[in-house]
Amino acid sequence: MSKRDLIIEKSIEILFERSIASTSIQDITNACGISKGAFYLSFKSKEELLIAIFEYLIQDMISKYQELINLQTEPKEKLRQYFVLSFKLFEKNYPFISTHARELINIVDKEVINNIQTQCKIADQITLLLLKDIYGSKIEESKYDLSICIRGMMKGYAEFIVLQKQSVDYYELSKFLVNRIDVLVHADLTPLITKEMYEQDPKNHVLIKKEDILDEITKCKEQYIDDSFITDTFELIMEELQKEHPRKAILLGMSSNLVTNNLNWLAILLKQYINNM
Amino acid sequence: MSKRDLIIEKSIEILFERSIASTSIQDITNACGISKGAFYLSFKSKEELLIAIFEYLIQDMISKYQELINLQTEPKEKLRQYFVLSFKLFEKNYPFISTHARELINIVDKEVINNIQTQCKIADQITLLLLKDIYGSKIEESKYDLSICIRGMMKGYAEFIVLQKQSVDYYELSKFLVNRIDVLVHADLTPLITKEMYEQDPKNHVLIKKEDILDEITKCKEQYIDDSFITDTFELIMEELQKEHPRKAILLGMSSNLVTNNLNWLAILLKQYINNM
DNA sequence: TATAATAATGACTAAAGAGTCAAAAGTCAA
DNA sequence: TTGACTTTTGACTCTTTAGTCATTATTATA
Repeated sequence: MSKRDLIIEKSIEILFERSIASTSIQDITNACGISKGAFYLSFKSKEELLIAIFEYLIQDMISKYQELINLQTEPKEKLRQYFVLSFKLFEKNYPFISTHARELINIVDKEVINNIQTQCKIADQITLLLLKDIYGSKIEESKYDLSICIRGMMKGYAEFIVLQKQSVDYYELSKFLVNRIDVLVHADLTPLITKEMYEQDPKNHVLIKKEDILDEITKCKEQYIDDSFITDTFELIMEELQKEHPRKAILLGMSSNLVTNNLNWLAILLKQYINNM
Repeated sequence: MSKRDLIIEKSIEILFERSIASTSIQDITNACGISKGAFYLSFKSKEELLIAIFEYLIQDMISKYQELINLQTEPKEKLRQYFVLSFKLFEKNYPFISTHARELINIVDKEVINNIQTQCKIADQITLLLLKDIYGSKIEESKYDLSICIRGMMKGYAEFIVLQKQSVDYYELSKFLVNRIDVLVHADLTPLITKEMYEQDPKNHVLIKKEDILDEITKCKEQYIDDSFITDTFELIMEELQKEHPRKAILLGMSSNLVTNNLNWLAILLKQYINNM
């Protein structure tokens, strides 16, 4: 492990139960077994460490959700797996993020904060996607309320588990939650949160840029170097995106190519991009 | 307003968006327009201020919930009012408590923390009480799950409202939540959280002491000085509680006297005490 | 008005922590 | 083994802040 990562991980450990301001660099370097000077070889300042920690946690979260999305599983089972993963992430990352978010706001500049917030919304985006896979157009109107309630219930149980130090079987809990959602969906209540209300905040309406897709392809490419079908698909997408007026037909076709090869995450990015074209 | 209260209120304002450690006494006294010395006339230390702030917020919360409980309203409407109040309190007090709770733990000693945590559980206790009033024994088994889900959904919406700076009609939202709860109750799902799990943490099982009831009576007494029925009831409760073996019959009878006079809060304390006798 | 009592001030002390840098320790090719 | 190089160290500086206390301002009382 690099010294940088060591510092990040030890800091997360320490900051789990202390505030940023009340934790000195000395505390951190003591925990790492390194000197104060060594810290400043990896990080320019305390501020830089904080940003790095947030990026580290968010990256961890996103990559795990990506893996989940790329699994080939029946939609409801995927929702259950999503809950299980979310509970694990809540346990590991959420206390840190929620406790220190406010403090971070005072330390680092607005653009960094905005970036972090947008990335944090990824979990909600995924909730919406999974719900759509299961219930289709039936929940078109009520999906925002559902997403809020689901996230709330998840947090409710997560908090209960953490505070009571209860060991609850996450899979059982997830099955239970899926049942509750079923009940709520079939009750078909008049929704309260409309699309307009939900998307008023641009952070809830992630805008995928050309570069995001190209980056993602570059990341995946190597893995599929021997599969000419996939490399061709990648090639076609890249070509089409370079054009001034990319054709929806090509991109959508390629996106279903991706889905059949379990590159769901990339497919989602592409679909989002098409929607906003 | 006393200087002490001025300092507490200004501190809450400032600490809404800063951490405790990064806020100096000087910052606080500047905001109050007083000198540093004046601060130390009201508080022995920064630590004492923090404890005072938490006590202030919790007292505010409890007294408002008490008022609500003492209202004479149809149970479902009371649940709606409970939601409206909770949303207001979330908006006002919750961000402070959740952000600074962890930091407080490092500063003040365990006993103080424990005390604060127990008082914070009051909202959950009230949820359970109100649910019992509406649905009776039907939810005996599932009430713990319901309470967790309800709290979660409330928090979900509260967070949405705060983050999006949306102005949502709290009463409409509360009606919506009550409908959702109806749906969940009537679906009659197998519960996940059992009484044993819930009460494992003694904080979820508030033990009312003789003194709590006597204190509460002393507080109410003055208000009812002209009503001989109520003063007699008070007198009888106090007499009975002083005995080595207070008789349940008397106490339960007096508790229903209290309910008929809208002294619901005191009645609840008394019933809880009887239950644990 | 004069005096005593109380309240408020802010310069001061001592402690702690962020960030620096000259010197020490370690590495490795010749 | 040497010595040119990199990495690591921790004592040091400078800043900030909790808490004190001699002094000043205000109020109450005679």
